[in-house]
Amino acid sequence: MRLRSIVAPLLKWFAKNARDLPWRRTRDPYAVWVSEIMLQQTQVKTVIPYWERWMKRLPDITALANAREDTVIKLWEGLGYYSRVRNMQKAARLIRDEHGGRFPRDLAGVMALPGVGRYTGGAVCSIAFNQSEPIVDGNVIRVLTRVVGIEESPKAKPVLEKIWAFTDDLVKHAVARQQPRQRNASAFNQAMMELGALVCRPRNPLCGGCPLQGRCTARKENKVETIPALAKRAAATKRRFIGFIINWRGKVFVQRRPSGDVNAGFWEFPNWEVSADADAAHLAKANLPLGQAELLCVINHSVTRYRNRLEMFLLRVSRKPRLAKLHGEWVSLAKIDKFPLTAAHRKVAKRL
DNA sequence: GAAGCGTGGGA
DNA sequence: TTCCCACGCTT
Repeated sequence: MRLRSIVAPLLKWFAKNARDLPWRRTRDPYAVWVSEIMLQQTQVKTVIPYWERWMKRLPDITALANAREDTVIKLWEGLGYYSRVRNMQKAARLIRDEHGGRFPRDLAGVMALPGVGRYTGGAVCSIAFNQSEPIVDGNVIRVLTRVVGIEESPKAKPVLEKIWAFTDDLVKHAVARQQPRQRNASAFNQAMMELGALVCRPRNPLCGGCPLQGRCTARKENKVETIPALAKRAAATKRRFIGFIINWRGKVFVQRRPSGDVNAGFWEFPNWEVSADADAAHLAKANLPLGQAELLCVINHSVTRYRNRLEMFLLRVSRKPRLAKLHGEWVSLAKIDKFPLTAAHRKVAKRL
C-alpha cells in the first residue's frame, strides 16, 4: 500500500526531532503507564513535573499499591479526571494481588487493568515492550486524516476503525523492516504522535517542516485547515454555587467528598449549589447566613460542559460552631496545602 | 470562549 | 450491542 511509504521518512524524522522527555529514558512498563495515563488529559509541559514527583514518591507498582489513598490523590491534585488516579491504584493492587507484582506483558493483560483501554494498552505494549500494537490518539487521527485526505468526521465509527486499521498495518510494516537492536514499534507509534504534536498541529500546522509533506493529500488539496472535520460541541450549562470559609481561631473547616461522588476523596470548603437566579431573599429562605458573611471572591470554573460560578463567603466565628451534619475537619491555614483540594477550591485557598 | 482528550458507565 | 457523554484543566 502506498501509505506504507510514510514509515521510513517518519522514523528518520523522529530519530532527529524527538523531544527528550523523562519517560522516554525508561522502558519500565510502570513508568510508561504512569506517563500515558497522565498524558491522556494533560499536555507534556504540565505532566513533566507531576510525573517526576510521582516517580520519586511511588517508584514502582508495589509503592503505588501500598500507598495511602491520600498520598496518591495528593500527587494527582491539579491534573483533573481524578477517577483515573483511583483506577491506577486499583490496577496496582490488582497487579500486586493477582500478578505477583509483575506488570502484565501482553495487550489483553494490560487492557484488563482498570482505566486502561485500547489506546493506553497499545501505548504500553508498544513503548515498553516494543510489541507491534497500533495506537490511535488525537494526534494519530489528525496526521492520518490529513495524509490520507479523509474528509468525513473521524468520530464516525467506520472512519475511526479505518484509522485503527491503517496504523495497525503501518506499525507492523515498521517492525518488519526494522534493523536489529531497533525498537520500531515504539518509535513508529511515538513518531506519529510527536509529528501530530510538533508539526501536524490542530491549527497552523508547520507543513514546511513536515517529513510527509510530499505525501500529504490535505496539503496537496489545500484542505489542511478543514481536515480533520471538527465535531460540534454541546452547549454549556451554567451552574452557581455558594460556599463558606468558616474561620474559627485561625482554622477553617473543610470536608471530604464521599466515595462514589465526582472528585471523591478530595477536600473542599462547605458549599451548595443554588439556582442560577437566586437572590438574597431566596438564599435567606435557605437558611444560609449570608448576613454575617462577607463576600471573599467569585471563582469562575469550567468543568467539561459546565460553567460553574462559585461565590465564596468569609464567616468569622468566635465560638466553635457545631457542624454536626458536615463531616470534616478544622485545619489551620498553614496546613491547607497538605489537603488535596479540587481545582476551584484550590483557587479559593490561594486567595486566603 | 472554544477546542482538545481516552475510558467507562449508563442509555 | 452500540453510542453518547461525564470527567477537569489548559491554552
